[in-house]
Amino acid sequence: MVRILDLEAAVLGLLYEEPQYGYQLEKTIEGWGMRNWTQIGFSSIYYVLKKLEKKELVESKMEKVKGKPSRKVFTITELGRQTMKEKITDLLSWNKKLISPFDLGLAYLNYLEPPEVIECLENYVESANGRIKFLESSVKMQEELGAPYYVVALFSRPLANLKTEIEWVKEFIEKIKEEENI
Amino acid sequence: MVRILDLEAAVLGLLYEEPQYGYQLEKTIEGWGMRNWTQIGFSSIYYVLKKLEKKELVESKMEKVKGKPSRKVFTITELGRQTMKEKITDLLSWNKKLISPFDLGLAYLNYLEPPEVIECLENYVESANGRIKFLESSVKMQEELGAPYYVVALFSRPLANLKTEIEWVKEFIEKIKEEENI
DNA sequence: CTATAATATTATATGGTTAGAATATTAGAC
DNA sequence: GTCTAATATTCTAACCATATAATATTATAG
Repeated sequence: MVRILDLEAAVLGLLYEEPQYGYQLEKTIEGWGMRNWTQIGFSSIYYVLKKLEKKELVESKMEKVKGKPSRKVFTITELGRQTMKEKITDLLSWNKKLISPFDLGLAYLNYLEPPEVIECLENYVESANGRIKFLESSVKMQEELGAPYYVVALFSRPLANLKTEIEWVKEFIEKIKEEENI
Repeated sequence: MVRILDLEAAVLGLLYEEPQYGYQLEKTIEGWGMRNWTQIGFSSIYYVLKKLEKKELVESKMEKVKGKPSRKVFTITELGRQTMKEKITDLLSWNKKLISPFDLGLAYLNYLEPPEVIECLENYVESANGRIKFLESSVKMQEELGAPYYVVALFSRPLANLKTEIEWVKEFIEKIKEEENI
């Protein structure tokens, strides 16, 4: 379960476009494929909304639509918009060091036998190749649909990174074989 | 503050080599430069040790060394070793999708004006170049010290990835300028 | 001989996050 | 009419992680 790093920013960003209520956010996240990057569940959505409201980044009011249970609609405030812009500026301006689960595995790889390591890494390459196929078709699809460049970017960036990643792992496998005379 | 994803695996891995007590682990983490990837504090170390013991992945016994306050030494169990090997196997075998803070920024970049975005991204490139310098000198240093290949890997992998990252961002800046006629 | 720095652990409080149950309204099938 | 599914929120308990304070031992500088 890989977590998004800033749930508040993620939810506030969704409210930047239009007011939404909790249940709707859940559906937006689900439908928009955001579940792909975060496991945020509905209880967390309501929890985050409460925090955002306390900070006055959003406001809520009850709304009644015929034929539906009444619901609490959250609207981003001016302070919320300003805060969100600052957050985006920060997120886009700094390269923050990140360690991945794979890095953790690498750090302790010497506790496995070299042939075991190679087997793992070959599985890794295979699994990464699967994701590459997915990303490539996503980029193509988005481009054909005429999606804006920043939407295409959501797929093209991980694609570029993953390709480098695979090349590195392949070279690393060769290095191990060399070092261990396999 | 970017977190390591599996504190238990990180600590269990340290105990794989030799039994250690809490305070010693703190020093190991500090000295080994692990603080570079995780902010784990000493209170968390004891917390994690307690959890590991409950799961019977480690055992503890008090030890008295002359001239020192007595301490609780944790030793990895056979179950612990097996579990750690399985964890490493898992970590090295799958490409897990990860979203970085930068991805979150990209997802919401359209709420900033294009010139603002470009300014951010130029800062990003600069900040990433700084890290590249550090990683390059780390790789060189480790190689000169005759460090094993899997230690060098801890620096050479992020280095390769970061170079791709920078290239992608530079191209992305050009794309924005083109699209927005800046 | 006493103050303090280093060594070492434990306890308590707090905050972040999630799981799961409880509650309530309405639409639509039968 | 009544059962079920979909819509919608709230509450409680639990868990994960960290900060901070409290406690205790020993070395050593003055």
